[in-house]
Amino acid sequence: MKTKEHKIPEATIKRLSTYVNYLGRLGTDSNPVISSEILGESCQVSPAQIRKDLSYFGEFGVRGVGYDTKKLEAEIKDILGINHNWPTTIVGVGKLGQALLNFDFFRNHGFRIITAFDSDPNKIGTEAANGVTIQSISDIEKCVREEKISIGIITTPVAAAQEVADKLVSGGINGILNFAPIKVRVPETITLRNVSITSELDNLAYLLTQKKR
Amino acid sequence: MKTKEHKIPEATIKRLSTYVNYLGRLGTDSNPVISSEILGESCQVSPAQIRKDLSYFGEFGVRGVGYDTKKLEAEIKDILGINHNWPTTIVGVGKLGQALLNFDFFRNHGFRIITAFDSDPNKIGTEAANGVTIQSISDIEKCVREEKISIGIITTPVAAAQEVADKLVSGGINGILNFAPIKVRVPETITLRNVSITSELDNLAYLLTQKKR
DNA sequence: GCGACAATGTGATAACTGTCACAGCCTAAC
DNA sequence: GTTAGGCTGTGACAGTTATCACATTGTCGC
Ligand SMILES: NC(=O)c1ccc[n+]([C@@H]2O[C@H](COP(=O)([O-])OP(=O)(O)OC[C@H]3O[C@@H](n4cnc5c(N)ncnc54)[C@H](O)[C@@H]3O)[C@@H](O)[C@H]2O)c1
Ligand SMILES: NC(=O)c1ccc[n+]([C@@H]2O[C@H](COP(=O)([O-])OP(=O)(O)OC[C@H]3O[C@@H](n4cnc5c(N)ncnc54)[C@H](O)[C@@H]3O)[C@@H](O)[C@H]2O)c1
Repeated sequence: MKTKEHKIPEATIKRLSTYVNYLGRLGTDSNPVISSEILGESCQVSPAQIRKDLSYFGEFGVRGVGYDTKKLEAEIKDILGINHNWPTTIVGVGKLGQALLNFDFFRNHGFRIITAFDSDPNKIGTEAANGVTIQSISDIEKCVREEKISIGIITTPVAAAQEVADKLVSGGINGILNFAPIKVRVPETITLRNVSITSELDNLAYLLTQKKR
Repeated sequence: MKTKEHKIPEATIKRLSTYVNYLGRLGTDSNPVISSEILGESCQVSPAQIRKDLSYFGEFGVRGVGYDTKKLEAEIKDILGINHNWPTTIVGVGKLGQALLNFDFFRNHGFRIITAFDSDPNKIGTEAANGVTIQSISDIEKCVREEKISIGIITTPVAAAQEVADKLVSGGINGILNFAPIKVRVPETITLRNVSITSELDNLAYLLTQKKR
């Protein structure tokens, strides 16, 4: 894979995710080749944008023809780094944590949730999903280190989020996906993304309010 | 509220959501006034960015002093339109839908989930949460119209998402928040936001991959 | 009342991101 | 082999968003 030096827009990465998602759902038999125009229609992105996004990483198409569907899917997975299984853990097996644990999509998509942690004694030792047993939060540092877990997903209440993040970090985690609505603080070396479902709703409310005025 | 004509960056709206969220969690007694510097530290945004964001909508601070915490919170809620309760419905009461239904935060935050719909006969008629009874999907159009529901949250499987969106639209919905990983199609007049949890994880994987290379 | 101070509000500027048009390249048909 | 047609890849341009510096304006102590 040719990775050019330029910094890649975050929006490009988000769109690549959309593309690969759509390509994966496409019957490769009936659509062995796809053009940026057709792909763009499904993903609601302009054809030029798609070509530009891909051009950051190399040349994957054939001029006059289009892209080999299966090959393009593989290439994007390679770019995103979801062509292997990231060892992942979920911390806080509440409503949201349960939903994520049971979300099959992840498994077919480059992530392998291999452990789950909670502080509730009633939950510890029970099976959360797919053969994953909930472990005590006090074992998390050791476990992250020993199982070489790369990604930690935080779905604890706000009050516990920072503390959990600290434990993940000291266990040697590489990246954190945080669903608690605060910006947790981690060292520079850790990759962190905060997911704010609330802000999506707020944004919707804003747009609706604008429309009314 | 003074709303200037300029188009507001989407990123600004997202940050406003962060600000208001943080302000709401702040003890107003101990912090009657807050500066852009302090707020910025908590929200991990530069002070200048905060002032710029707010300046799109008016002047809310006092020079030499800062912002009245409580007042600023109210002003931002007003800007975002989360100072009243949007009648909201959830379609698809599975794992994720359940999590959202039980998420107290929404209720204290401008949204009132008043109905829930599913197609599963075993679920219809049971209580999902907080006194919300699951209704049959076949009643959705009538109900949206009669209850004047503004916002529809889609948490059905991919296969049903477009169909559900169509029903919401024909019932007269104003806005849709879609959690299914496809871009549903709606008329121009409907405000739509797609939430992609998957793409957040993909983004994390990408960043981690970059770090390794 | 006045001066020192502190933090906002904003125009100018820099950085980033998306759009467009077309050159370049491949395929296929004859 | 040659030509017509079609779709990619990309440089130039336009539009958008963030950063910066500082003028502005309010507070407080004396
Ligand atoms: N439910 C939603 O729809 C939703 C949406 C957006 C964001 N969130 C956020 O996600 C987080 C979880 O939400 P939820 O609805 O699943 O909450 P929940 O209360 O159902 O689950 C929280 C879980 O975390 C566990 N926990 C608490 N402290 C812990 C600790 N120190 N270590 C390990 N585990 C701990 C609890 O035992 C519980 O099982 C919250 O921060 C919430 O704000 C939730
Ligand atoms: N679970 C997660 O963590 C997660 C994360 C990101 C996105 N998503 C997306 O959210 C959606 C829901 O995920 P989930 O895990 O809750 O799935 P789920 O299977 O647990 O729930 C889906 C629910 O939708 C109902 N349903 C199906 N067809 C319907 C229809 N036509 N009308 C009304 N209801 C219908 C089902 O009866 C079920 O109750 C999926 O599209 C999924 O891709 C889920």
